Amino acid sequence: MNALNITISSKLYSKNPDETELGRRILSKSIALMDELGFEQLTFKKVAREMVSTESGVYRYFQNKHQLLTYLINWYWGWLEVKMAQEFMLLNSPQDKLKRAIELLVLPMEQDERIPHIDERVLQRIVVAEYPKIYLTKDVDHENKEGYFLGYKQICETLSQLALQINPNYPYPHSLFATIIEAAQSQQFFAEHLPRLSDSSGSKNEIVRFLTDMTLKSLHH
Amino acid sequence: MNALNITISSKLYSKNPDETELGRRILSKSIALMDELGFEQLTFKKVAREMVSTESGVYRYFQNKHQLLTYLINWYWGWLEVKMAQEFMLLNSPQDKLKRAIELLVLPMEQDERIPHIDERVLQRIVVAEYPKIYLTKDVDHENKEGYFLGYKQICETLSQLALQINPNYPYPHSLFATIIEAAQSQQFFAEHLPRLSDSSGSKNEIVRFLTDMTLKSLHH
DNA sequence: GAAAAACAATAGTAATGCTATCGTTATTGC
DNA sequence: GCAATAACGATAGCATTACTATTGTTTTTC
Repeated sequence: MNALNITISSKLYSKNPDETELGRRILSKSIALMDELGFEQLTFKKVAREMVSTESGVYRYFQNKHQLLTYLINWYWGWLEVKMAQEFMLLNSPQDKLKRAIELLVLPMEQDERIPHIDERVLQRIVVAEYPKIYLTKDVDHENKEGYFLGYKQICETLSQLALQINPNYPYPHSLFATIIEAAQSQQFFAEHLPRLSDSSGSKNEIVRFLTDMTLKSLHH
Repeated sequence: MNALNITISSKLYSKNPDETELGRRILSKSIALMDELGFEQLTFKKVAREMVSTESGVYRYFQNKHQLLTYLINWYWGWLEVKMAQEFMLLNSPQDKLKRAIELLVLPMEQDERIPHIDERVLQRIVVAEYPKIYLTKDVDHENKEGYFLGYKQICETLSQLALQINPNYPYPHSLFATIIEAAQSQQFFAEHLPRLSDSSGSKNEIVRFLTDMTLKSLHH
C-alpha cells in the first residue's frame, strides 16, 4: 500500500520498494531507463549504476527484471483503477463512465505530485511498449497463481460490470474489455510505429473515438 | 518463394532457408523447439543440437533468433493470406468472407502435406504465444523499413478492403482489423491461461462468435 | 577439374543473469 | 543506551548466451 492505496501482490517483489528511499530510487530510475533502452536492453547493473548503488542492491528488491516490469505494470493498472473510481463518482450514466474510462486508457495523464518517484506519463509509455511481455511467458500459469496479473484482471472486471449495466444480455463483456484495453495500447504503438495498422496517425483522440465506437456498438442490442 | 508462393522479405534471412535441406531442417526444428521452450529459452545452440548440425550453420541462415521468429510469423501471415484468397473465391458476400477470415484466424488448421517441414498447427501456437515480440522492440522503425512486418500489414489491408465493401463510410478499417487480428491471438491465449480476461473458456468457436459479432456490429451504420 | 560455395568443428570473447560472501552502516527492540 | 538484526555497498565468481572468427572438408557449379 502507498499514498494512493494501490495494492500490489507481495509476490511481485522481495522487499517492498515503496517503503524505502533506495526502493523508490530503483522504481524511479528503472522507469526512466526502461523507457530509454527498452526492456531487453535494461539490466540491473545499468539500473544500479544510474541510481548510484550496486547490482545486489536491486536484487534485494526484485528477483529479476521480469518481476520488476510486472510490478511496474501492475502499479499502472492499480493507479488507473483509482483514477477511474474517482472520475466515475462525477458521472451518472454507464455510457459516460465507459467513455471516460477509454479516455483515461489512451490520453496522456498529468503527473501526480504526491508520488514524485513515479512518472506516470513515462510509465504509460512503458506499458504501451512492453505490457504483453509480462504474460507471454512459459511461466504464465504459475505467475498467474501468484497474482502477477491481478491489476489487469481487476480493471477488466470493473469495465465488464459497467458494460452489463448498458446491456445485461451482452455475452462477451470480459473478452470485449480485454480487447479494448489491449487495443488501447497497441493502437498507440501502431499509430506511432506501424501506421498502416491504424487510421489514427497522430491524434490520440482518434484512437479514443475508434475504441468508443467499437465498445458502444458492440454493446448495442 | 516456395510451393505456395508465399513471399517473405529477403531482409528476413541471410540465406533463404526454403531452398536447402539444411534450411528446411532449421525451420522444422526451430518451430518444434520454440513451441516447446518458448522464444526466451530458445537458443541457436539448442536448435543446432536438435537438427544435428552446428551453431554456425544456423547463423548462416538467420542473423539471430529475433530474425528467425519474425521470419516464421511472416511465413504464417503469408500462408493465411493464401488460404483466405482460396476460400474467398468460393464465397460471394463480403460478410461471408469476413466471417470465414475470422474462422481461419482462430480455428486450428489442417497440416499442408506439400510443405512437410512446416507444421502449421504448431506454428499457429507460436504465433499466439509470441507474435507481439517481433515488433515490441526498440528497432521497430528500422525493421519496419526492412519489411519485417509486411505480412501483418498485408492481411490487415486485405480485410480492411473487404470491410469497406460492407460499409464504405466506416472510418477505422485498419484499426478495426489490427484489433481483430490481435484479439484473435490474445483471446486464444487468455482462454487458455488467463480465463478471467475472456468469456470463451474452452471453445474456439466462442472466440469466433465474439470477434464476428464485434466486427459486424462495428461496420453497421 | 578448378573455383566457389556450403558446411562442420572448434575456439574465443564480451556481456548477461545471476549467487555468494563479507565488512560496514543504519534501525529496531528492549 | 546497547545489543541484535536488517540493510547496504563492494567485490568476486560462474555458467550461459549471443555472437564472431578460423580452418579444413565436402559438395556444387561452371
